[in-house]
Amino acid sequence: MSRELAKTYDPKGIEDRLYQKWLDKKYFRAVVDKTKKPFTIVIPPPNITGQLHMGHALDNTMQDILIRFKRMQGYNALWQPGTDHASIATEVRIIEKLKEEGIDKQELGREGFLKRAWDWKREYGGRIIEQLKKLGSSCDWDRERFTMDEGCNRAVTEVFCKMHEKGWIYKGSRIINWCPVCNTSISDAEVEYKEQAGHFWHIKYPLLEADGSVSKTEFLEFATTRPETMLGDTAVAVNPEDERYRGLVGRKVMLPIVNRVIPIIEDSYVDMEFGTGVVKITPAHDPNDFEVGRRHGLQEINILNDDATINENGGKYAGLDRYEARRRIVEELQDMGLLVRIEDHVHNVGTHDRCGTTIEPMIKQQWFVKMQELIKPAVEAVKNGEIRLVPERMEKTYFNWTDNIRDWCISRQLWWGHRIPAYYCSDCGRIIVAKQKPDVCPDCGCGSFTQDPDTLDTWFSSALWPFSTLGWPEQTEDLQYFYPTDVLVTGYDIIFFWVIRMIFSGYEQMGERPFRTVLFHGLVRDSQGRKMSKSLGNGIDPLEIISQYGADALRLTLITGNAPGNDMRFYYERVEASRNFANKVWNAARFIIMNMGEEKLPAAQPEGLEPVDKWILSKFNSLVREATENMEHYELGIAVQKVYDFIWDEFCDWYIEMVKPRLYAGGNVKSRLAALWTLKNVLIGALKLLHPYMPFITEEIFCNLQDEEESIMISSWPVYREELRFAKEEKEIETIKEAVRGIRNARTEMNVPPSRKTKVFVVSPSQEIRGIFTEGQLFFASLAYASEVAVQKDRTDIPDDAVSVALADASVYIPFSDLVDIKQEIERLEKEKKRLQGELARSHGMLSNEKFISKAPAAKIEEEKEKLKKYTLTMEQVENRLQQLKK
RNA sequence: GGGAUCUUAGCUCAGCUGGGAGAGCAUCUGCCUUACAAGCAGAGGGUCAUAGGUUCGAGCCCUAUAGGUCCCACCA
Repeated sequence: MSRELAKTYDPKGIEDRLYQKWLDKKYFRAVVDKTKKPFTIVIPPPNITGQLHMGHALDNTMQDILIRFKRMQGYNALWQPGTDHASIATEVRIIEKLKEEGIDKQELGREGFLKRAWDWKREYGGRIIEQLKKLGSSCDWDRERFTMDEGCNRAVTEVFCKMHEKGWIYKGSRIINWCPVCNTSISDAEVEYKEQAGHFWHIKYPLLEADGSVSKTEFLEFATTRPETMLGDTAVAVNPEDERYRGLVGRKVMLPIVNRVIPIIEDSYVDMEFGTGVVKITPAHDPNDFEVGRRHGLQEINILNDDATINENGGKYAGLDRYEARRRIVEELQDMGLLVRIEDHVHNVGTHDRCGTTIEPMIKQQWFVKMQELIKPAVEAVKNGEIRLVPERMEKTYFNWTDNIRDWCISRQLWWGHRIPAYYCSDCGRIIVAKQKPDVCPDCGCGSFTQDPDTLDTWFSSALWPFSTLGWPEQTEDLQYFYPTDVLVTGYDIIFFWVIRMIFSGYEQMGERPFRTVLFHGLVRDSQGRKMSKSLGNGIDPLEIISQYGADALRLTLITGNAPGNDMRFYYERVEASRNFANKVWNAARFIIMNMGEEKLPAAQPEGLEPVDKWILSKFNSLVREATENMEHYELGIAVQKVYDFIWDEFCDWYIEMVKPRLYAGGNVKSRLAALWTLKNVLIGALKLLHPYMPFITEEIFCNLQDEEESIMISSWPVYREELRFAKEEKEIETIKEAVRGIRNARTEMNVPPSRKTKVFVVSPSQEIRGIFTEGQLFFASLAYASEVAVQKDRTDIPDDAVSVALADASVYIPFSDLVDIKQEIERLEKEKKRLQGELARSHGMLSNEKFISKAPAAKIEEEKEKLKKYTLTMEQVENRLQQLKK
């Protein structure tokens, strides 16, 4: 085996080639195999309108990490991919495009429009899938689904009919949120409240006298932020406890402009403390007023058309836009002397989260899902831990929503989506909900039906995603094997839209949770912490990053230093750091491959491993345990940080350096082989731990480093092995490292140039310590600029003007007769002494504290005693040396 | 109004069940040492927001305060 690797790692070309290989080899494919345990993730389906953004990149990187990890652990890992029709988002985009072509949606008609929509889906639906592949996503693409494909359609119809039969889906006339621009109802979750500067218009309505005439002196004053809604007022309300208005209840007021006589009613909804304690009641255009109206049997007068212009109920204002009407009504009231004053007022206005339009509450016939009962198992599941939210704090957000849940308005006045399976008899108007258009009306025997024109909220179908993608409503083998899924990875921003709805749907339809764990991530923000958005133009395109730095670098950047549920900032310096790490790994491999040459290394652990080999094996062994544990707890950032540190610090900076002399010509063949074997095997192991995070580079190296296995992604995940724990060797090498660091440190402080090699003396009364240094003396030449090393029992032959390094039970001396300033050396040692004094004081304090001794765990006390011993010994060395120098 | 969360090195952030403060970047010094200058060796830099409390011991737990971010509600 002889290969040449480029000096720097260049992901270009490599990534696409490897991805193609994985596809060709069908590594992503997951089919039912009862001999293996399944591990399933369903992708949060991206919109077909979408382009890959950083949020997708993060979301899918996390999923890919988990899937690759589990696959390597031997699970039958299925990552179920697909896309979402995204009803309103897509429809809006298509309308825009049509507009550019000068085509009106209505003119085109439903059928023509849907044809265009499917064209759109064919054209763009695959785009984001291709982009996900660039990221390295190991989805089982043979299973790709779409929320409006045949199977999902069937699932939607099935659920709708079942729930309707159960009475949990109903049609009703209720107040809903209406978007006058998109011309559709929307759910509560889609309303976004935004602060807006507005006004409080203080207005008064005249009371009626007993004889029915309009009083010239008596008025009821109140304030409103939407004066135009007065056109639909059907009452004025006060609090029943309010002394001020005691006498007025039962009397009437004259609604100006429209000249309607309306009653004064009492309702505890009115807050006496707020304003004048009087509220105008517009049941048709305010959710609270709606409730009041229903309680008191008030008339509901709709004053708005669907486009938010005033309708015929607004009399002379009919046809005007809501804001124009507002302006003119205020004017007219002022002319009538009924406008008391105008006050500036900042308030929250409900807007449509898609288009930003101010929504109008309106009473309309819509379809709703009754939530009361449906939500119960979903609440229970999180409460009793059957479904775990990571991080745990998301539970509060979750319960906040479930505790205040209202019925879900699921009908939309849109065309792109699942059409509601409700049919109206043309003769008698009877509603029949059925999977197919009925033949005959059971009431009137008529055979003519029209289907409800509305479609369903896009989240209705995504709520079924975890099981609809596995074949439901058929009881497929896939469904039985892969359901419930294991982890759902998503952003906390769609917990209400999607997560909760999947959970209650899973329990209702499957009788089982849809997933065991929900792993949340945060938002990817720009370098200044702002949300990435089109309008700000601060979005960073992940594909650009991939082409510039590679998918591995992007993935690592998104995962490092990030905890579940936390937002993160994205900037180029971080990507560069990741890219640098990739290059570091690349070069470590290059080094090993260069040194292996044509040699065939033994597969099994060879004889003659040296302490340093055992040290790195032992370190790696611990890493395996820790990193695996972190990953199992979804601490991906911590896990990869540990792998990163191991590879860069321990493996590259220490192990490779320590082993170099053994690799060069003229050495001991057996020792060289042991080193090479260890280098190769530890690197391969580390690559495996790294593979979920950086799939491409690890695969490329893996295939260059060995011939036995064809891919790292189907190789086995390393496991901790007790026989690879070498405590003694670990201690030995750590001692050497400490000495080397001490020497380097002292040299730098004394300004000794690297070119100057010196003799190094190690003095220790302990035979064991002397043994360690004797065995490790070669390291000092390559790592600590030593020309020769003398290990001895006492200070014989050591010149006075030597720099010294104090260790626990040894001192290291580096003589530099002409360079060392004794005064400077004393200062250096005094500094060290001070540091040790601090440590000793702390340690002494703890150990002489009776309460610590009696209450702290024994292991902790033992640990502290060890430290004290070490500090005491080191201090002795420092003090001895100081005494010598001061003589 | 209710709730969540954050405040740790110049910047961006880790810090898992409480047990001697970490990383990356930036800064400074010295090195082109035959894997890597996208590198190597070192250095400086933190009253862990503030004030109390619990504890043998607090960055971590509790209370309050200040400031930031976010979610929910929407008093018209």
